[in-house]
Amino acid sequence: MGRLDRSLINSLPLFAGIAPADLDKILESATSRRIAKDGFVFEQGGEATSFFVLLDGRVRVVKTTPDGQQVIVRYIVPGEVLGIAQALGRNTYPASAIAVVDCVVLAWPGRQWPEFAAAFPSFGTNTYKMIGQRLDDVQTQVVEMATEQVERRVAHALLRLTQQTGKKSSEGILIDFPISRQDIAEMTGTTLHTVSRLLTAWEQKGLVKSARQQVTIVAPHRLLLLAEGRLDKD
Amino acid sequence: MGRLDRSLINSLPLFAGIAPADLDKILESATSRRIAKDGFVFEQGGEATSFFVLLDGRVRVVKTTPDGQQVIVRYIVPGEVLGIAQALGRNTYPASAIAVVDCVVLAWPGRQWPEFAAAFPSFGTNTYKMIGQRLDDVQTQVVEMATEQVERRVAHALLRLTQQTGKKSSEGILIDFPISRQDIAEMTGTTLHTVSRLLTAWEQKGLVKSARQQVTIVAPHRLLLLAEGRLDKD
DNA sequence: GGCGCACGTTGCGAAATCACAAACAGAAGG
DNA sequence: CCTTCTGTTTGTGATTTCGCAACGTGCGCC
Repeated sequence: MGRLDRSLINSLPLFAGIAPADLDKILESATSRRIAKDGFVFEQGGEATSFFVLLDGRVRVVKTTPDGQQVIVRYIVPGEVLGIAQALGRNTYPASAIAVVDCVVLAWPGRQWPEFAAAFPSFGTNTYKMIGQRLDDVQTQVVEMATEQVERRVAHALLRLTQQTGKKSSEGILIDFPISRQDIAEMTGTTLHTVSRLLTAWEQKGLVKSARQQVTIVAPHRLLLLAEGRLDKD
Repeated sequence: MGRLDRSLINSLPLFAGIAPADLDKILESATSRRIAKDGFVFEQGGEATSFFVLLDGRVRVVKTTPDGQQVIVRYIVPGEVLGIAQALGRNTYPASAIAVVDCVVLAWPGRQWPEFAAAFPSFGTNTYKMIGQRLDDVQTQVVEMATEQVERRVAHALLRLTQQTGKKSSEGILIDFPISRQDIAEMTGTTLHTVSRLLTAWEQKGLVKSARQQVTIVAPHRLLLLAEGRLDKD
């Protein structure tokens, strides 16, 4: 791989507890790759040839149903792994990963996974912990979808995004990448129409501020109350 | 642990590729435990002291929301691991596991996980593959909940159950443990009322046959068509 | 600087699903 | 054999959410 910001890499939880010498070896076998906005990191159903770490940018992980409907499974932020299908015994990618903005990823041949995990136990353990966290997240999402109605689901989704990628701005916390009503709908299992209505309603109550491909949470605490269903109506 | 059916254990995919001597060591440090129907294997929020393999019976994994609603995350059948929170870096159980019928489990101290995975790599790998499969399952479930309406979700849930635990009977494929309308509702994010209506409708069309705590799929193929949304209405 | 287009908003009727309520049925236990 | 309890069925009206359609609007390209 080429020259990279080592201090950035060193600080990632994923690489915590790995001896510098080992880390060097790990990085040596990686390829750095640049993905332009809207480009694919990998595609659903494609052979799982590599696994990745996102170094810069934002990636959207999307599952498409046989009849063409799309669901956004999660957003990936720098420092997270993606495409770890191989590590989990699968040989095709179960979803597509799309660059939301220009991105930089590190890529390793998927076949190397077993050697990797054996040679650098911390790396393996760290990754599995991340998977564990992810499994938990997804299960929580199932519970949400099963028990909450749309308004609360959308509120939760926005709050999660602010946690992941929130950036303080003068008006509140900005979700730090372009996101459309359609995207939010695909995260929460609803339609862009319903999302649009919710956002305008919330804007009138001073909870959020939204524009084209952009959402700012103005009153996170009140939005949380709403998400938890403990906010008095209108 | 006491005397156990070794041939059963040997045949589990979880223990595939493990040298007999190693398997002995693994089993030596396990405790066999019997859980009566409706008893807990572990409880949500409790300290994750052990991880388990189900040897006999059926276990329901349930997540309870702060406001008391329950969601059935999955059913566990013999040979599967459960409570692997520790292996994934968590120290409390994220859900409860309840014996649906009388069960037998093997239990290991959760603290042993790291040694285990290191000493018996196949065991670790097998487990992680199972986790991978599970992550995939849950994500598929999210997609279903996001894109399908109740009728198809319930159909899918029943079909999954028949795959996992289906038992041929004279009238079709029987789901091989007691399951109520309420249970099915909690698997699919709907109400027992809606499930009840669906089952009676399907029974009239000759797709299923149901009784108290019991469902038999009479025409799996047609139910699959319905689940896929490719069955003509009425 | 104007035009086209992708994204967003909004109104309205339709459909799915829930919520509440009442009645029923079969199993278990005394 | 009767009683009780749990699980189930079913009706009705209320809500939520969708689907469609029309209409805005700001961004970026030519």
